[in-house]
Amino acid sequence: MLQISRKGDYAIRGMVYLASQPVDKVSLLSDIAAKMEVPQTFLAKIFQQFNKSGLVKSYRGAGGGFKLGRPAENISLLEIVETVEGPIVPNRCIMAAGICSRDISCTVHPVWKEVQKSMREILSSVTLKHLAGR
Amino acid sequence: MLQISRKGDYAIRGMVYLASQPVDKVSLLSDIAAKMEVPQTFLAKIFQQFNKSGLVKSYRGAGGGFKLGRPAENISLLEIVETVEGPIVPNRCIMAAGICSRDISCTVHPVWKEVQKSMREILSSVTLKHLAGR
DNA sequence: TTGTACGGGACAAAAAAGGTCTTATTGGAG
DNA sequence: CTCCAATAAGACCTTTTTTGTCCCGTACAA
Repeated sequence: MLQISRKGDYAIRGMVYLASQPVDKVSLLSDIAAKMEVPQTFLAKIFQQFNKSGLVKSYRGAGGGFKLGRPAENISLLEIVETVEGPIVPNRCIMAAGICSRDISCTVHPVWKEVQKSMREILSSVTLKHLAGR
Repeated sequence: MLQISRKGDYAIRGMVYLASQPVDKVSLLSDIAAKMEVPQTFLAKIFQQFNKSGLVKSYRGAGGGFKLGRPAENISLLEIVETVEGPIVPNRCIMAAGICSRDISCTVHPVWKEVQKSMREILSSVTLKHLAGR
């Protein structure tokens, strides 16, 4: 639908929350979920993914939780979105060579390429630092 | 997934086909579907929608078929996409006021607005005339 | 050693995507 | 005026994706 999923939206909310906390503070998932109005178990899955990719760092046991894996100014919206949604490819055609073999449709490829480029530029220019309302 | 659906892709293919035909030629749905590698019955649905919106003009009975409802240079990619996919809104938040009431997330709204604006600008600048390989 | 909190995997309901089928309805040609 | 060609409309269906939930395991701190 040319729209990010709830998962993507929740991911951003969670990361914005972390970015708006004091640096190095470890936040409880339950707190993040409650404050950002996100289903906790769903957010848990998202943050597991982020933990693996290094976007967040997790701590288990009492006093555990999550904090950003890097300084907020080094985490872009693009990275967050692409980590949960996969690469931004506005049309299947431009995903990889050979998928779309029809000559005629190739005239639209450059358009989708341009859309892709523009989106990536915008999203990569915005970091969590910009988004944290502090 | 931040990607147009097959429906949207098929819609574009069908319209590009019509645009690459001689002006005022009425094309058979079966021909369009075959040439553009699109399921015929699915394309039928799409073109019904286009007929209502005026993007194409349909003719029934023997010798019937479809042709563009307007000159190719007056039909933009944006119009085609939005007719089948609905308005381009990269995040639910920016669809309408009040849907997203959380203060914190509002910092990302302007970003999505910008993405939306950029996409619409690109897609509206491309017409079927540009896409018809003639 | 116990309680807290994340990790991981299986599972499942709901929604959307993708497509088919059947029955009109329309219009042209014989 | 009747038959055939072609779209219109709507019901229906299947598959995939989305949007979660649940349970058990594991790590860690007090």
